[in-house]
Amino acid sequence: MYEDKEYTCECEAVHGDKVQEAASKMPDNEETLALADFFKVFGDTTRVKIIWALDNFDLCVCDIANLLGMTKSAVSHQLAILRRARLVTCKKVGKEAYYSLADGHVRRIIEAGKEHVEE
Amino acid sequence: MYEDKEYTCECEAVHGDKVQEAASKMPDNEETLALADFFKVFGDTTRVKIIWALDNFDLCVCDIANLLGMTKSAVSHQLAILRRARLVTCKKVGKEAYYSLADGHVRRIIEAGKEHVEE
DNA sequence: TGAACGGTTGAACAATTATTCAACTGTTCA
DNA sequence: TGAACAGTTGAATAATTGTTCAACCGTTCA
Repeated sequence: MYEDKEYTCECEAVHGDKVQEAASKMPDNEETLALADFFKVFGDTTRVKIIWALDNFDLCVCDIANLLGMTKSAVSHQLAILRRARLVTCKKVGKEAYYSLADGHVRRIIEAGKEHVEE
Repeated sequence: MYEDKEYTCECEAVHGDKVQEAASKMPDNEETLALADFFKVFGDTTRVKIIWALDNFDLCVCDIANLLGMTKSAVSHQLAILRRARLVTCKKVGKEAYYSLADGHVRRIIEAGKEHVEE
C-alpha cells in the first residue's frame, strides 16, 4: 500500500515485490484527484454536447440552451463547471456571454474518446 | 434544438442560423451517451489509480487491493467497470485474475489529461 | 472430498451530482 | 429612469454512484 493508507485488505499481497515497486511509482493523492476531477467533467452528456457544439461554433448561453432544448439555468450551471475546469472561455459582449473551447487538449481528448467508443 | 427535444428554453435563439447549423452537426444521443459513459470511467480516483498501476505492471486483484489499501470487493467492483468499458483485460491463471491495460488509447487519454491538469 | 483462498456479485447505505425553481445582477434601449 | 432581457447563483430535489457487507463460485491442495 502507499500514501499513509491503513492496511484494509484482508488478503496477503500475492506479489509483494511488484506491489512495492508499483507503490513507488504511484502519483500522490492530489494528482490523482485532479485527474479524476478533470475527467469527471467529460462524464456527462450535457457537457459533452456543449463541448461538441463549441468545437464548431462560438455560442452564447441562449444559443446552447435552444440547441440542447434545455433551460438557460441548467446550461449556465454546466458552463460554470466547464469554466472552472478551464475547458471553455467566456467573452462578454453587451448582454450576451459568448463561450468557446479553451484549447487543443479538449479536442484531442474528445477525439481519443471517440476512437475508443467507435471501434 | 436537435433530436426530438421539445422547446424548453424560455429565451429566443439569439443566432438562429448558427444554432441550426450546429444542430445539423451534432452527434446523436447514443453517441454522446457512449462518450460520456466512457469518460465517466476516468472520473474516479480509485479507477485512475488502478489504471496508473496497470500502466506499469500486470497485477492481480489482491495486489491492487494491497497497493491502494482497499478491500478486494471494492477493487473488484471498480475492475468490473473498467472491464465493461474495455479499458482493462483479465487473464485467469489458477485462482488468480491478472489485469492489464487494454490498449494505447487509455495511456493517450491519461497523458492528455495530465498535460491539462499540470499546466 | 472438503477446507482454504482468490475473486465476484447483489443489496443497502452514504455521498455526490444534474436539474429545477426562484431570486438576483448587469446591460440595453425606449 | 425603468422595463425587458441575457445570464448567474443558491437551495432543494431526484438520480446516480462508490463502498461496505455478506453470501457466493471456482480452483487448489492436503
